[in-house]
Amino acid sequence: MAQQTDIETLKHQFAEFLRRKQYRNTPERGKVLDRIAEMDRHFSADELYVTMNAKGDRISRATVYSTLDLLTKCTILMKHRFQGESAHYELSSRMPDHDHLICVECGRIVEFRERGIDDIGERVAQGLGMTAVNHSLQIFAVCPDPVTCEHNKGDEA
Amino acid sequence: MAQQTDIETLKHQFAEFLRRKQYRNTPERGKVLDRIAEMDRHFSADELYVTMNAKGDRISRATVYSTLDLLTKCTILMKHRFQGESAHYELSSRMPDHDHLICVECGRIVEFRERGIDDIGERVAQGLGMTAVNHSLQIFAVCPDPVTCEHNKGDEA
DNA sequence: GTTCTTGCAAACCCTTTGCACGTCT
DNA sequence: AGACGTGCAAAGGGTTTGCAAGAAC
Repeated sequence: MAQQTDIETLKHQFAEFLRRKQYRNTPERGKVLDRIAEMDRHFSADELYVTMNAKGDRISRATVYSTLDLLTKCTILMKHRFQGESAHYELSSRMPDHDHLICVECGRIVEFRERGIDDIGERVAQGLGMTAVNHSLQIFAVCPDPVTCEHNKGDEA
Repeated sequence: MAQQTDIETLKHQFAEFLRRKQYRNTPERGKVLDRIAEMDRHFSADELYVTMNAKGDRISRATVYSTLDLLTKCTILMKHRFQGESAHYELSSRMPDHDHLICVECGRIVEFRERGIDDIGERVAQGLGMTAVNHSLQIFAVCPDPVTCEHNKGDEA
């Protein structure tokens, strides 16, 4: 729906990657991508595993982890590591080039989009003779007043 | 040596934080900060634990973890979560506002400094009625030619 | 004296791995 | 047929926790 890239394009991209790398195109791998496309938000490997089994897919954690890894390698997925949490994934095409602001008080995560960050990445990479693939920017911030931050953990600096 | 902020200033800042928060100023907490100041590089909690015990400090992992947490809360330390690795820490004052470029082929991490990233953070935070504390930007990049990347894991997309 | 901190070991969570069975090519 | 992928459960590594003893206030 709010999808920039439709599922067919993604499936084709994934199939092409698998073929090129001589990985096998199994129904499990296809199903994982289908379910991810239905989610349209951040998710952890375990959330996906639970969701899939709840929807009737019979799939193991091992396969979920391994497929997420493949999808990340071919840049269909973006993998995030927020502080203290397990790895979270999302479709790169869902909201291209967005980043995250994290409240250090309550842990709330706000997505935002800001031009120019990718340009910085490309400039830096080129300076090292490399090519930028993508980036992850996390801005840590606080509410001006603890009261404003309703989920305050009582740990503010 | 290449220190922007000397150890006495940091110790004072930490003591002040502890007092204000009504945490106790213990010799273990002071020692952790001392040893970190001596390292002047990224380190993991376990590396610090091993280093300290090797140098004759008797300290437990639990105390190391808990002190790192306090030092991160008062922004003396910056905590990084690189892909697939355990948390790494470094003094915020060691190299202010620097970021990291990570080779997705070999995992090599290059530190760089680029003006303007903090400004972006402040602008975004202010737009949300918040105050930026710091940020973490990771740029993922590849070598143009696999051969260039000597530590290539053989997994390139 | 009370409350917080430490140290130790066990528990915990997320992720990876070994192996037997199944399946893609 | 052969190599690779899957599922299961167990192992693994990093981090947190419960509890008794000790230290800061």
